[in-house]
Amino acid sequence: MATIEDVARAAGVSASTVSYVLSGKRSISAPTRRRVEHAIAELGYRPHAGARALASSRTNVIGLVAPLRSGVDVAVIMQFVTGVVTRAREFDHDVLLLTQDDTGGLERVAAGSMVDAIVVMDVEADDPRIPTLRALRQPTVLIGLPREPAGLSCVDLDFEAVGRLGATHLARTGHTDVALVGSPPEVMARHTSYADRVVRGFREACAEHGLRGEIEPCEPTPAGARHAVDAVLDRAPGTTGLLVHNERALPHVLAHLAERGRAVPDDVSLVAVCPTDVALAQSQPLTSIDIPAEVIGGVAVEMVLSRLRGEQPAETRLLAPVLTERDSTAVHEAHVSP
DNA sequence: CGGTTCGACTAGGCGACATT
DNA sequence: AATGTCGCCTAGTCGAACCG
Repeated sequence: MATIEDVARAAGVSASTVSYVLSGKRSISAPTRRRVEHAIAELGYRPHAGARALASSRTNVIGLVAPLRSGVDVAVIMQFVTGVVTRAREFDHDVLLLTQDDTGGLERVAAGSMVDAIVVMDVEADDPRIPTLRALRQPTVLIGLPREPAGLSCVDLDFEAVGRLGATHLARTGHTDVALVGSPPEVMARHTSYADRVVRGFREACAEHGLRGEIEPCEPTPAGARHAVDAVLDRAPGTTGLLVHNERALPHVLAHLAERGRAVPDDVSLVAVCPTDVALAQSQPLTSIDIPAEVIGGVAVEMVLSRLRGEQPAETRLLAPVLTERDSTAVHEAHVSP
């Protein structure tokens, strides 16, 4: 294996010059740079990551804690992961993936200086990992919003605004009886931050617009969707507007509405909260509030690296939701007077 | 061990001013 | 007017300290 000394010797310069060619941190004359680059190519030189970490106290690795467990949608998780990895590569960093179930993994990786910074996904309102994260010497960014975010950097879609936007859109289009078909019961019970916030925003907007607003958790299965839709329609048969925040249940909700003879959008308007590609992949293109997972993952990396450079104090960034109208919503005209 | 970083050194360019 | 030289600045490079 060629070392930086071998490259320096071949190029007729010192090791530090090779280092500066590689990092670009100081200017190097064009002829010298060419000789060094030629030697690097000739020898097939790759810097030794361990030695580099030793000298610079930087690993150029970001730790990512991802929730690969029941009740979460792996496809959506992967969109976040893609956003994180892609953006990290743009900043010349690699990503070390940790799963949520790997208790102690966070401390092991952080205390062992295996990573420069950490991104944590799927944060709960009172996440038990938060004291640990606060104590780490590496900067941390949470994807999600804990109840007490002071001192921590957080980024997320503004899910409270999502709940509000969904209900408000239905109110504005004439619906008075609406329902939120939400996350799976276990996600709700865990007080996963985003699920709570959607519910809160939805309730607020219903109160503000005088809507009757049912809230029903939903298992992401055909039976779960059937059960949730039935529960809503049993309690509130006049429901004409649905906000569905559960993308695996989406196709089953649509199917069961059809089974019950409720046409979308003529009888029931449906607003989905999901990534755009999911909204477009259903039996009809759905009006949706996008979950820009890749964007959020990318923003998390930017935030954590800027904190690493000491540029940014801890901050919370909530991305404003955007609703796109498609074929699953219509103006409700039940109360039009003759 | 194999890197990175910082301070120091050198060469060369440039303007101001003095000398021929 | 042409030439010399002084001081200062910058770009490019190196050596040594340092990392656990």
